[in-house]
Amino acid sequence: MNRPTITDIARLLQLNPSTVSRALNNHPDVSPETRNRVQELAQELGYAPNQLAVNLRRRHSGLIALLVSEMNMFFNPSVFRAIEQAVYANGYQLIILQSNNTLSREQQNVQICRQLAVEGVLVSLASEAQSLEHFAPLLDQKVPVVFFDRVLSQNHSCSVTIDDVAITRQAIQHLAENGHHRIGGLFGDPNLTITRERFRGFKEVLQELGIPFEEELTAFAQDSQQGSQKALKIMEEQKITAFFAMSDELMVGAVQAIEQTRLRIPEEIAIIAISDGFAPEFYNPKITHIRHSGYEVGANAAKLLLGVIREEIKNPIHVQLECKLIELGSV
Amino acid sequence: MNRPTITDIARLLQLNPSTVSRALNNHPDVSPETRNRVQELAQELGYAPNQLAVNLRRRHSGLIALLVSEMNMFFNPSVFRAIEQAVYANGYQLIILQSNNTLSREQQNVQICRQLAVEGVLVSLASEAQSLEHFAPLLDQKVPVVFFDRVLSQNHSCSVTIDDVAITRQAIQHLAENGHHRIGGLFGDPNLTITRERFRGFKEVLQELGIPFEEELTAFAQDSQQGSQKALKIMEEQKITAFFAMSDELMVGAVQAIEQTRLRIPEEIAIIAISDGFAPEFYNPKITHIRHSGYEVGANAAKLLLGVIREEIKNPIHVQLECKLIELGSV
DNA sequence: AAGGTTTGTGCAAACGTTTGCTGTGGAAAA
DNA sequence: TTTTCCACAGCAAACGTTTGCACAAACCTT
Repeated sequence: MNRPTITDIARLLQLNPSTVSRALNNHPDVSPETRNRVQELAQELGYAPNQLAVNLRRRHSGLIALLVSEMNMFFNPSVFRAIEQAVYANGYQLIILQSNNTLSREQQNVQICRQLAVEGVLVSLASEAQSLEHFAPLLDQKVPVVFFDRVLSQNHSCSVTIDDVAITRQAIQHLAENGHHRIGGLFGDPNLTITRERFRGFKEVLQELGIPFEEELTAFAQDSQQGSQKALKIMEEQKITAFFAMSDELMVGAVQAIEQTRLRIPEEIAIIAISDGFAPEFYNPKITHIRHSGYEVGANAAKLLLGVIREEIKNPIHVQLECKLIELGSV
Repeated sequence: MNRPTITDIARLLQLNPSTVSRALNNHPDVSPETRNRVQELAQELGYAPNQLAVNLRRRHSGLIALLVSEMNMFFNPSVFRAIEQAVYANGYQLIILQSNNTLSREQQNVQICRQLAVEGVLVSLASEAQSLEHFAPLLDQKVPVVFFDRVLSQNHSCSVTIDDVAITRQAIQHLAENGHHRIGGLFGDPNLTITRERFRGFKEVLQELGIPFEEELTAFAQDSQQGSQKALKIMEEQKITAFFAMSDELMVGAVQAIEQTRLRIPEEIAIIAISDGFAPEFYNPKITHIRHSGYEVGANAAKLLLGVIREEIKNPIHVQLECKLIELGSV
C-alpha cells in the first residue's frame, strides 16, 4: 500500500481533511475525542506527514545549506559537527554544497539554494570568489546568510572569523621569544582574505620585532603536498631555524619536509602552526600551535544564522574568536 | 519583490501557466516563438523554479540521504567525497543524518527520510543497531537502501564492504613473515560486524600460523584516546613486538602510546594498520598498512544506489572490495 | 424564551507546478 | 470546396497540506 495521507485518514474516519490536520497538530479547536481517534489511526497506519506538501504550503523548506569549498580532513570536520548539531537541534535539515573552490560551482550552489527555498545559508567562500555579487539572488530575497572562516569583509551579513593578524602575531612572537629570527612562513591560497591577513600579520610582527622580512623565506601552497615541496625548497636554499604554518594542512607538509631533511624538532628546527589542535597530537613531539577551535567557529556561525532566521538579530554581527597558544614542545 | 513564479510570467505574457511551464521545459508542443519570449522573460526576471512545488507535483524530492554514525576525521571524509560527487553528478541533493551511534537517532533519521520523501538512502549503521527492523518503514515503501562499511548481513538490500577477514589475515601474515609472534591487537566497537569480523580474522590467522591467541594482548576501544590507554596497558603488562590496529583512529592511539614508551618504530616495536592511507603519511616512518579505499567504498555504494533508483539493478548486489598491502617502514 | 457565546466541524482556497484533455485556426489532402 | 490533420494554446485537475471563514449545535446569559 502507498503512504497514507491526511485525506486517507479523513475518509476512514468520515472526517474532513482539515479536521484531521488540526487534530494531528493538536489544534485546540478539535475535541479531545476526535483528536484521539485521529491520532490513534494515524499511529496505526504509520502516518508521517508529507513534508513536501507541508513545505510548499508553509512556503519554507526546513533546509539550511552549508556552502563550503570542500570537505577535507582538517578544519572542516569539527566545524561541520558544530553546525550539524545546532541545525538539527532546531529542527532544520542540513544540505551541503561544495564549490571545489571554483566560482562557477559556488554560483550554481547559490541557485540551488534558491530553488530549494533554503531558509538560511552558511558560507565559507571558494578561493576564486573575489566579491559577493553572486550571493545577490539570496540576499535580494532576504535569505539569511552567515559567512565564516573564509570571508570577504562586508557589512551586510553576519560573519564569524578569527583575528588572523592577532594569532599570527602570537605565533611569531612565541618563536622570537625562543630565539628564532629566521622564520620560514607557509601560507595557503593567496586569493583568500584569511591568507592575506595572516601574511600581513606575519610581515607586520616581523617589522615590530625588528626582524627583516625576506620574501624568499615564505611560500604559498594549495595543499599539503605542495606545501611540503616548497618547505623543502626553503630549507635547502635558505638558512632558517623555525617554520610558521598557517594551517593544519601546511603543518603536515612542513613536518614531512623536515623529516626528509632529518633535522630534529625542536633541537634543530622549530615549528609552530595555526590549528584546531587535532593533527598536532599526531606527532612526537606534539606540535606547538595557536589553537583556533573549529567547533567554536561552527557553533557561532550556526547560532548567528538561527538568530537571523528568527529575526532576533537585525543588524549584522561580526564575531572574532580568540585563540590560545598551546605549547607542546615543537619550539 | 518576491520571487517570480510561472504564473507571474504567464500574466505578463498573456499566456497560460501551462504554456509557460512547457516553454521552460522545452516541450515540443510550444512554438519556437513563444518559447523564446518565455525564456527571455524568465531569464530577465531571474526566474528559478520552485523546487518545492515541482517535487510535490512529481512526487519525489531529488534528495538522497546519507545515514552515518558520525562525521569524523578518518574513514568518512573520503567516503563522503565519493558519495557527494556521484550524487551531484546525477542531479540529486545530499542530506546527511548522523546517529551518534545510537539506535534511537537512527530510527528518527529513518522517519525523516520518509517525511522528506527521500529517493534513496546510504547507510553506515550505528553501533547500537543489532537488526534492520527499523528500516522497515523505508523498505516497505520500496525506497532504495544501500548499506556500506558498517553493515549487518542480509539479503534484501545491496551492500558494499571490504573482506574484513581477508585483510586482517594479510596484515597478520605480514607481521608473522617479519618474525613477529607476539602481536597486540586493537579493535573498535565490539558491537559492530566490522569489528567482530576483523577480530575473528585475527584469531583465525593466528591459529593457522600456529601462534597461540592470547586474550590479554587484545583490546577494544571506542576512540583514539581510549585506544592509546589500552595500548599502553598492553605494552606495560605484556611483552609484545608488534601492534595491529584495525582502523586509523586506533592506529593514532597506538602510535601515541608507543611514543610514550619511547620505543622506536620499527626497531623495537612494529605497527600495522588497516587504513585508507591518509593518516599513515603523517608519521615517520610512515605506517605500513592494508589500504582500503574509502573513496572506492563510497563510489561503489553511490553507484549501486543510483542503479537501484533507476531500476537497473533488480536484485541485491553485495560488493566486497579488495585491499592492498602498502609497506612503508613501520614493520 | 429569546438572544448571545462557545465549541467543534466542514468548505474551499491556496502554495507553484505539471499534464491529460479539449479546442481553435489554418494548412494540407481529398 | 469539403474533409482531415497538425500545431499550438488554454482549461482544469492534481500533488498533500494548512487555514480563514462559515456554520451548526450546544451551551450559557439575562
